[in-house]
Amino acid sequence: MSNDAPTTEPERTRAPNIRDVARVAGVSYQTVSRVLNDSPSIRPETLARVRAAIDELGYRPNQAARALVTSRSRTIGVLASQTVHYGPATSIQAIEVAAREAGYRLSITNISSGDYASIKSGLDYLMSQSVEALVVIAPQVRVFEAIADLQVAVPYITLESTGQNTQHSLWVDQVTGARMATRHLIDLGHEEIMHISGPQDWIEAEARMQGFLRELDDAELRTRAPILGDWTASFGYYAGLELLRYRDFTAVFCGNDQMALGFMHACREAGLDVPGDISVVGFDDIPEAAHFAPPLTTVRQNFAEIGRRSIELLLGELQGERDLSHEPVRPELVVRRSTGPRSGR
Amino acid sequence: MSNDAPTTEPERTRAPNIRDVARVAGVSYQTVSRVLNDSPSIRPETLARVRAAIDELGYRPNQAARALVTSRSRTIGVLASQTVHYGPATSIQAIEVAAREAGYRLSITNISSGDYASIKSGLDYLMSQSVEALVVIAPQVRVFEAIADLQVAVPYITLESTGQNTQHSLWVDQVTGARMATRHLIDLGHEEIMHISGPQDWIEAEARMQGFLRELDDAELRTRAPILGDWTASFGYYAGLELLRYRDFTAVFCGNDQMALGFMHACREAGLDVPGDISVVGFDDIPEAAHFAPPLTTVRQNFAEIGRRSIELLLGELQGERDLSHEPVRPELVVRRSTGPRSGR
DNA sequence: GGGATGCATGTGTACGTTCACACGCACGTT
DNA sequence: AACGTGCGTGTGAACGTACACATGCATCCC
Repeated sequence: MSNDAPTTEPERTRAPNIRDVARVAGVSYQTVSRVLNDSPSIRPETLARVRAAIDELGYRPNQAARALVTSRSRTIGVLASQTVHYGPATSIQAIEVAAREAGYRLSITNISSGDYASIKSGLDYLMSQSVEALVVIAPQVRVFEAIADLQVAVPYITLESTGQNTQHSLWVDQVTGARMATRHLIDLGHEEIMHISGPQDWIEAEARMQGFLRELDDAELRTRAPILGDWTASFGYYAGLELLRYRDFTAVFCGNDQMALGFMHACREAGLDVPGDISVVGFDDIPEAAHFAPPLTTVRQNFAEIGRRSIELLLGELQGERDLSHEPVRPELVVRRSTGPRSGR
Repeated sequence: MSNDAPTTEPERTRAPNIRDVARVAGVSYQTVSRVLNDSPSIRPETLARVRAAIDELGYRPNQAARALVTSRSRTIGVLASQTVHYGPATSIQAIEVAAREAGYRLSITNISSGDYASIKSGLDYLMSQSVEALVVIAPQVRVFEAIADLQVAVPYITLESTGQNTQHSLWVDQVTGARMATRHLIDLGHEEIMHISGPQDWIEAEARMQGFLRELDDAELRTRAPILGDWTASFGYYAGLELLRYRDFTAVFCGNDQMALGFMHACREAGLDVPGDISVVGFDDIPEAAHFAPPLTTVRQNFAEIGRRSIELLLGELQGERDLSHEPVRPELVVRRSTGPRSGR
């Protein structure tokens, strides 16, 4: 190929620089920097010239360089454990939108299992990206341990959990939600109520169980050991098949909607009517719950709300606000057709 | 406050440096750099000393500095439109894991609506982070336009779509899946089959519709205009209520499982039996589908697989492989109880 | 009218890392 | 003995930006 321009090579294709922009606009690079950072004292005419140069060159600020010099990554880390689930997914989406609006980007990492090593390595991975803040949507109990161990120095907040650590937690009040669900069943006359819970190492599963037990206790009803499930519809189904062999209860409070779905499936197979023979309550109010057979009575959580608020809180803390008071979001009981008065037997 | 140490301040808490490590280990900073980058020619003894210094100081490489000098962000961008849905969420999770294993991190951005401006701004946001590659899980038709307009210069791939652009697409073969579902209904003797489709601007909705229509055509059965839905269970429900007023069909192929759920809900309310009166097929095989009432016949897609493969392909392209041949992933028909032979009327 | 003040802009430096190159040394070969 | 070769290590740049400071000029006030 002809290559007969040995003097001023037209430069290899390199992304345009702040200095390139300055040259085109006929100003110093610092002035360009000021434009980029919305400095107040810029002559309108200069501003226009710089803007034009930026457009002409298709210039984009180099985030890495910016991060290096400011030592601010503008990244918020998210440690999640089950991003496929409706709740976490909804929260994360809200977080992403809120973060982006505030000029932050997200770095999400999934932990496959809830064991300590896994949590720690996920956290470690995020810290290595020097995130400025941390949202944890992995409601395993060991998370707090790991955060302490790794000496996480950035503001952090855990979602969908509950517990002692109110300073760093934001959650829908699971205990109250569980009590509302249980109360609803009691009000309908049920006295023998089962609970199919989530996995024991999930803080929220634990909280729902606590709410359930306390409400039963307050009503002076017999409490029985909850079944420990894994959140899946399949588990609800198989647990149901097993439980219905005895059928020494008239109502079930399930730890989430999926397990309730599986349980109702088992009821159908056993020839039992919901709510005629057995009342079922779920938790979460996933969009599908209204169309289950029958439509499911459940406890609605505003996942998007806590997502948004977590970012709000973290950004506040990054700006030095010390007052991080916040109240748990109240859940809401949604009564549909899967619950009814206790049948006379 | 007392501030009486004007000489050598013990330094503000600053993250340890590659030079700090070098000083502690008694080597040059370049040697430390070599250790970090697994350079082969390092004396084992030196290696050990450096490693020890790294641990002692709790040193972490500064990604921003690294990105700046190498001009590699080690980030893969994900443009997603519905991260709450089961399919995208599953793919993204697989992508995240695969990317992390390869030393890449993810930057995910959600586009709320499918309009062109929204897609473009999402893409723009990702490009401003100088991602090295791009995965698009926003199966709107306009995505290709936007990619061309923005002159995206990095390898990219779109998921869950189909179409002409095989070089940059990876998908479960939606057309074949839809044909399988339709064929199944035809084999059961159904001749009047409805289709409730996804939104028209989703490539995959379009593909499923095409598969449906082609299969009917091949069987020389009457085709009718599909209903354009929005993927939600609620839509399926209301569409069902409407359609069942006429009931001039004996089977329905729904664009996804959620709409199928809603449709079956409508059937129950109308006093119709599934599959006795009407057969229903879904698409996706979400984990809940097996526990619907009745358990749903549907087309399974391996979302995780395409997620993994997308990263594989992109990494290959980043390493200069030009042979990006890949075949669509085959879907799988899962026959459950929501379909049955056409009832004699 | 001279100093203080404000605005608009420019100059040096630092952030933490990797790359290209140079160096000293112990080999083996001629 | 002189030479190239490989290994292990060190030195000087450069990446693109923001911050601290300096500069020139107009304005203001007493």
